[in-house]
Amino acid sequence: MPADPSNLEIAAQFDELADLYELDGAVVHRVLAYRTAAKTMRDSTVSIAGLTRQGRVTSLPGIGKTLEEKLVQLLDGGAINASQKLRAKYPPGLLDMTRLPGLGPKRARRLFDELGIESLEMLRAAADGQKLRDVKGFGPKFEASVLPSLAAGVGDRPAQRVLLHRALDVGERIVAALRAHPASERVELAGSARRGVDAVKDLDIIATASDPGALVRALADLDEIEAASAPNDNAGRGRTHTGLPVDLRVVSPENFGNLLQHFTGSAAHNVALRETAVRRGLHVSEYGILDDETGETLCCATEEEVYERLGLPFVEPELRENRGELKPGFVPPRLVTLADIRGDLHMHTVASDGRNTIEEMALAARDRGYEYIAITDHSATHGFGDHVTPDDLERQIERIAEVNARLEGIQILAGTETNILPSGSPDYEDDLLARLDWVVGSIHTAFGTPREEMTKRMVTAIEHPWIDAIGHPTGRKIQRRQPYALDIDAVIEAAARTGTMLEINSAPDRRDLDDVHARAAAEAGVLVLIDSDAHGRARLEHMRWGVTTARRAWLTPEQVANTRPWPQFAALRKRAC
DNA sequence: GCCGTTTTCGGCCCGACTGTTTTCAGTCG
Repeated sequence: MPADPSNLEIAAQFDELADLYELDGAVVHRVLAYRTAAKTMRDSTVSIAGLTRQGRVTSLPGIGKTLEEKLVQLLDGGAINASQKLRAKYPPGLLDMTRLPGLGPKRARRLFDELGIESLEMLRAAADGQKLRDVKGFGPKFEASVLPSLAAGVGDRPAQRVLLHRALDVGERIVAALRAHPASERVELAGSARRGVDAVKDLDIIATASDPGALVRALADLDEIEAASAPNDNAGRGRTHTGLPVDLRVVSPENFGNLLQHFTGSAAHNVALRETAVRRGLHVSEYGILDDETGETLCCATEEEVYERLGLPFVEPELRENRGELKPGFVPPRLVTLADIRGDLHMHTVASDGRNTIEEMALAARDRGYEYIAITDHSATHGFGDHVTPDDLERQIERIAEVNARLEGIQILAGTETNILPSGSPDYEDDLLARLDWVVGSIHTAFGTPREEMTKRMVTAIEHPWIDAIGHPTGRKIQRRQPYALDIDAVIEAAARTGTMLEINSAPDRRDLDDVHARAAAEAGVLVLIDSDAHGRARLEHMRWGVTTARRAWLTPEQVANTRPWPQFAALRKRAC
């Protein structure tokens, strides 16, 4: 019997079904119900297939009887009946067409019905032959705009997003430059970058200014901006040299809070926020809060005021994903910050594939204010010429002890990042591991292992007495590599049962565990660890991205192990328990 | 299709922009 589909695979099925229903002309709220449900499934930390089999899937918000039936069809028969019917009715090329700018499901459907256009290629031919203008609602302007879109490949693939650290690198420089402008009063980054998501598609900047027009024009002159336009005195739009769009909105000070809140999003948070407001007779937009009773619109100079006026506790930007932050009874958690971090327990030196020595890493860590670090070079079977044999590790332990004795103000722990072999065992003998202060176990090979086997492999490693923590537990690379097939519930359960810590790896293209899984782990009682996995001293600063993920996971300092001084931390390792 | 501190039925966020239109539907964020 084939393995159950993953949450990601199931969610994709329901997203497709939403698209198909939309093409079929279903009422928008029904389509929206499918999209919302797909997102719930994608974000779920427990197995949707498992919940469905247990008959508990309707306990998830937005999933009722009908969706449950379709889930059962998918699990039992491998497909949803409605999807099969609609796929036969609408060619796959129609869905590609709806991704073109200005061509949504309604208009694509009209072209299909009236001209039989069912692919991007047919659309191109019709635009070339000036056939589109014969259809009601279409004209020469649309025909003219379709050809460049098609030539640019729009519709063929979703737009690539930019990793957060790259987006913020340029975004924070733009904000700093605008703040330095004489006309500026207040400048803040908004949008998904402010929420700290994995990757962004544009940058949103909100400002107040004594001379809005001057500030908007200043955007175009920044070194970071390749091209810019200014539709009016209050809005500028530009593009960085790497093609990242930048939007600048200038607003009057009394409205700053409304606009910042609006443009920080997320869309899901804002929709839920407005729905909550409507129930209280209030209507929220970027211009203010309209009160049904008085007919007055209330402007908010700060974001705090927006939430306060709605009778809600303030929600930190990282939490604004409609994952419970607007539910009654929400108590804002005291989120972990970079300043809470006292040690970094995953880094590499020249002994394996790092660029710096033990001492160089230690001094850089001390400069960052850390109290302790662990040197965790790759292990015996890592390969690529950067493995550390058992003999090498013996010498490395001595070198670490020597530097540790010599350096003041930082404790250096002898550790390893040992490979988890396909069997689930580490690749050093236990007596050698026992001589180390700290052991991270990570998977670096056989990524294609089937889910059940991979889960067993990971759980075996978690149960090993000398493995203190699991590094980058799912192996994902943002936008480049899917996580390996893994039953994350089982991994979290095993970690909680054995007292094994799970890492949030801070490498900006990993951030693994992700926010959803890190939150599930902490809620299950797993101690989460945030590490840089630095391969050079400059990369110690990557800790920031792991902390951002931890904040998106609602984590408090207590839930993050390395916010403690070393003696308290050491006592939390399972070997000490 | 989902859901309930107005509701088990009748709602379900808000506004700007676009291209095509004499008042607006569809798309987008």
